[in-house]
Amino acid sequence: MAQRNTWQRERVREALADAPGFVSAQALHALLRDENTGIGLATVYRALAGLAAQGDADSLQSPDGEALYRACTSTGHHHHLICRSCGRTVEIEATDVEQWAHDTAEKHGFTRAEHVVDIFGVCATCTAAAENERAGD
Amino acid sequence: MAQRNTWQRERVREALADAPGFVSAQALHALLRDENTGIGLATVYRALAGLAAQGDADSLQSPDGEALYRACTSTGHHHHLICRSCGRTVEIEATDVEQWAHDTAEKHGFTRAEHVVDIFGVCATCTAAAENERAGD
DNA sequence: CCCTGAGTTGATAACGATTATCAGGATGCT
DNA sequence: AGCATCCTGATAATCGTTATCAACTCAGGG
Repeated sequence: MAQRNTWQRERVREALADAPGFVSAQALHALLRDENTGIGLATVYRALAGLAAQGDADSLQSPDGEALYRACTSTGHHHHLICRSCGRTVEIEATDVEQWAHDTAEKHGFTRAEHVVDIFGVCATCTAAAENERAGD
Repeated sequence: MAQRNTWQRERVREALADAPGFVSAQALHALLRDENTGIGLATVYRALAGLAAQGDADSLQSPDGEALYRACTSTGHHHHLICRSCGRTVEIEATDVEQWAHDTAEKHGFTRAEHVVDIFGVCATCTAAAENERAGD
């Protein structure tokens, strides 16, 4: 058998599902360690890599070079709208963009085109919170 | 005075302009060290950060977490079509996508939206080269 | 139920990229 | 030329990630 069932893997999967948006492996590890589980950092990385490989998780590079992961409900190809402040994530579809990306690549003679399309912003909640803070200036 | 002119900075700017596409800071440093200049790694990083801050260079995260830089001709906002094989880069405009990104963010209540839109593919030349190689299977 | 074997785990070391530190050197202005 | 300031470069430090390896645990057979 090539894959065994361990509570650690399950735990990572759950924690990932619980997270509102993208989380770093480090954050996930800290989270799990708080719960009581003496789970190891390496294990979290391994579980995450496994989930990503199976398509159960999505990964992207944060602007500061950290790898972020997220449990992905929709199996198909899709993109993300990510709150820069709280990490909340909305899955979005972008048929037009897919088409555009494909066309653009083709127009320039590129093959095997893949694209990275993600929008970072500040969600309504965080925007409101920021406004309140600014009021105190 | 806040900014001084040094041959190191100039050198980095040139090397960046010479590069056909995105290059990592490390690669750039190696390149410059070959030329004869005993330029330091830290200096390359500093120069690169400076160029990026001035908008003379663009930076993005490679899939393996390295920061890549490229001299940017067009000052405005634009995106890239990057050859996964040889690194050649084509600057592309995507007015529609800009609009779409903005609309999508707004629709979900997100503010201060920025987006990452890049297409990775294999350029015509490299595709042809790959075909030739496959012929030898 | 216990034994056995292979996949897993977790602590730590190794690694690669990037940033901070700091003494010495170069630059621009006078 | 003189000087203050900024810059450079070597190194150490930091941070995230991966590899290593002995101990452990899960799954199946006796």
